[in-house]
Order: sequence, then structure tokens, then C-alpha cells
Amino acid sequence: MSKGLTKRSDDYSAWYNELVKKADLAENSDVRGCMVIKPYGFAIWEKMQAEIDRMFKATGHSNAYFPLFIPKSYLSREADHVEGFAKECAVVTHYRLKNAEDGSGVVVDPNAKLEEELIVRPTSETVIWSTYKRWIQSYRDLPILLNQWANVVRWEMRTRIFLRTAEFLWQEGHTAHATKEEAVAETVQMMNVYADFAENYMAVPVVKGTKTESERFAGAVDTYCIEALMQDGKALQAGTSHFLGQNFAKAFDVKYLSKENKEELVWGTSWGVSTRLMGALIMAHSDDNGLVLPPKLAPIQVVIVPIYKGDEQFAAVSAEANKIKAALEAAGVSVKYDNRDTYKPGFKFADWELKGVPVRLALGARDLENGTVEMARRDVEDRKAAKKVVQLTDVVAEVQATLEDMQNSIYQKALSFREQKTTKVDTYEEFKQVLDEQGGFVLAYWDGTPETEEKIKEETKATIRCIPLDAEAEDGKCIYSGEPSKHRVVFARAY
RNA sequence: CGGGGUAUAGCGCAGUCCGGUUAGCGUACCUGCUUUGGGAGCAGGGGGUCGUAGGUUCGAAUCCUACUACCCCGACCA
Repeated sequence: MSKGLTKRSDDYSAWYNELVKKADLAENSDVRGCMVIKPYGFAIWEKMQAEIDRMFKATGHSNAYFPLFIPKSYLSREADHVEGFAKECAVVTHYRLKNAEDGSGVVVDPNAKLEEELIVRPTSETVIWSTYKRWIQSYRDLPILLNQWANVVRWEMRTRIFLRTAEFLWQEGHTAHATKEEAVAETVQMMNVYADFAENYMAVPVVKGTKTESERFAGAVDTYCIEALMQDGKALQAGTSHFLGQNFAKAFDVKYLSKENKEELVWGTSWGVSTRLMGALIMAHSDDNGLVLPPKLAPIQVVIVPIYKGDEQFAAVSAEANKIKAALEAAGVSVKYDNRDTYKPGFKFADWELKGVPVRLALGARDLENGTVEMARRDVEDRKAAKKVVQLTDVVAEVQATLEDMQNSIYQKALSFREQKTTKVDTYEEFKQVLDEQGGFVLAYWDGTPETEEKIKEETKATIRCIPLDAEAEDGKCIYSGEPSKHRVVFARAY
């Protein structure tokens, strides 16, 4: 643990990378583009998983598991899908190694070539729909509402820990329905589940919307998404939910007999969020002292740091600290008593701040005399202002109230940041100026053509993040072409 | 795939131009003592095929050649 974190204002990107490593969340592995998620980082992911999983089950979904490998031919069954993923697929060509003749180690055994190569899944639509074909004959077999927690591989050119890694963890929901209406409703429902999770657990406000044709998922008819704004003014796609129409049903010949004894193609959806959410969580709230975690997702909600001179004081402080710990745990709060004798209090303060523990209680001889404890909340960056002395008798109530208030106030802070960084513009000049000077979401009219979208992207590096669902219908002119436009879309530079 | 760069202790780096005792610094690690209300101090200690393979030389981290890996910029990125 070394001192000091690069300040966000000096180099946001360096700040992020250092924070991820110093807070013990994850590190780069020996395999290019792949990360090792460390216990503390994984504990946060597990908290996220648990909540999302609960939400899926509450909306009628079940978990299942499909294979890591996909026969190469499956991928090409859906034309847009293969087009979108072909360039970033890892391919398994052989199934055996042998000792090298020169003794230099093992080499691929050329005699063990696979008849058909296997793709390491970049996403599982194809294996799953080839399975659904066997499972679905009648309208009585529908709907199928499944989710799987899995790892996927996308061989990205440039990777960034949590935000874009070659291998990542995610969940992918895959549902099959008898009607279009039902499938669309499912797609929208899952987008809303994601938005609910982002806002009420991660404390990250999001914009809900649909993707333009060029940003749409490969093989989807429509892609719904939630878009979040990071502290450096760049957008991050936090989750997507796709209405697949009958595209995969056609590709894999998945049909059912309706009540009227008519053969119909099945309608599909797929939706996912990944370990990228960890990146969103880190970048949305953290400060120059380290990570700031919303209480609902913090693996440790309260840390107690003892301050003492000599064994006698240590014993007395520990006795009181353990009482506080027990009382808080009885109230459903997760607590760590940091009784390491090998580090000094100042080190521990800095260390737990770096790790984003929401509330810290410091307990020393002085407190024992006064019947008090010093409480510090992590969401206040100024270290003095974050502290408050509370009576021991009130500690459980104070902590609970503070945790609740923090969850709220972190969200409000992120929300007002986003509002402040959301700008309506009406000219291309203004558009470019806002992007360069303050970034954020820029609301502007667009003529609806991929050509204009592409030109704007080339010239400004800004993309259309989404066509917001709550956009008011108002007539305007496209900032680029001047053609008529019915409503504003959200532009931003993005991760 | 194009352009640029790097490779020396767990991590971060100096030394390389101009070859020459035992390869050094910060941090981390280990031991001891003193410390403990904001990242402790002192003393001692362990840790290196100097990316790999050749070559030049009495002598190579340093010069030459080839290779490999990684990083940055570009292209690419549901």
C-alpha cells in the first residue's frame, strides 16, 4: 500500500487505474486484456449479483447454464450477428498438446485438429436458440424466461480494467415468447430492472432509451439501454436489453404451434449487464481519497478502528468495540473491527478510505472516558467535515441513519452532477464547444440518418448514446444537416 | 496492421550515450527496539539468469544482430 492517489483533475484515467489497484479491487493478469478480480472487488460484484439475481427471480426468471464453446457454424446462422462479433472471437482449433521434440516444452499436437472449430462465446444467443429449437413445439412451452451467469470473451483491441476486458463476467437473459407484444414488454421490463438497480443500489442515475441502428446489438431489432455519466463527463453504457424480433427464431428454425394450430416463429429477447458495472460504480462516486461505495453495495459498511497505548488500553477499547460491533450486526449492519496491531490508526484511516467503507468509527481511551465514539462518513471528501462525535448509546441509530442518508446523498450528488452536465444545443458550433469545454450529455436534434451520425462521430468523437424514452416531441432541425427532426437525442463521448 | 516507445528485485525507477571493482535508489518485505487521535522513527537484514538467443571484446546491463513480450498513438470496439 503506497501513499497518494493521482488526483482526478490531474489525470482522470491514471486516477482510475491506480484506484482499482490500490483499493484491492482487481489487477491486470499475465494474459493480455484479462483481469484478476481480487477478493475485495469480487465481494462488491457478489453484492451486485445477489441483488440483480433477486430482481430477476422476482420477475419470473430462472437461472440455467449453457456451454462456453459454440460451434463455428452456429455463429454464422444470423448474418448481422456474425458480422458484429466475428472480428473479436477467440477460436479453439485443437484439443491436445504434446511434448516438443526439442524438449522446449509443449506444443499443439497437429494431429488433434478439431473437425469444426469452436468459438469461445462472445455472447450466447446462438447456443441458446439452437437449444430452444428442441425445447419449443407448442404455445404451451412458452414463454421461456432464462438467465445465465457466465464469463464471455471478446478479443478487444484495447482493454481497460472492468470497463472493457477481453474476458468478463456477466449475466445474459434469453427469453422466448409467443407474441411480439410480450417480447417487447419483456425487453422494456428488463431495461427497467437495470435502471432500478443502477439508481437504487448503485446510486447511479441513468438515462433510459433506445439505440440508433448503427449502435444496435448485432442481430437485434431494437436495443434498449441505460446510459450513465461519469465524473470526467464521458458516458458509459451500463446495461442493454434487446428485442430480437424473430431473427434468431428464423436463424435456428424455432417455431411453435399456436392454439389455432398454426405454425409461428418465436419472438425473442436478450439482456445483460457485466463487470463493467464495477467500473461505473467506481467512476461515478469515488474521490481523490479513494473509493466511495454506496452503503447497499459495500461489503463492509462500518469499520471500527481502535486507538490505544499499551495492552491494557487495547483490551479496554476492544471490549467496547466488540460490543458496538455486536449491536450493529444485530441491526443488520456489516461491521469490521480492525484490530491489527501492526498498523497505526492513521494508516488504517487512509486504507479504509481508499477502500470506500461508508462509515468509520474511531474509538480510543478518550472516548471510553466520555462515553463517545468518533464517526466519519466516507461521502464527505473533506476529512474534518466528515467527522462527528456521537454518544455510545446512540451509535446504532446514528450509523443506521447515516448509512441511509449516504445512499441517498450519493445518488443526489451524482444526479445533480449529471443535470449540470446535460446541455441542450441547437447549432453544431455550440455542440462542439460544449463537448470540448465541459463534456457530458448533449441534447441535440438529429435527422435520423446513419450518415449524419457517422459524420458527427468522425468529426467530434461523440456518439448518439440513445434516443431517450422520455423525449418530448418537439420539432427542430438537425444540428448537422439542417433537416427536420422530431426530437432531441443524447450525444456524448463515451467509454 | 501502420507510427512511436519500453523491458534491470514484488511494484516503481536510475545506471546504457562514453564497456571496467561487490548493479544502485524509492517503496514493499523480514528482525529488533521505541511508537499508536491522520499514511511512524531508528538500526540491521533478505531478495537480481539486467526480456530471450547469438555475436564483438581480456571484460557486456552497457556495443552489434535477430527474436519475443508489453505499453502509448492511430485503425477497430454489442
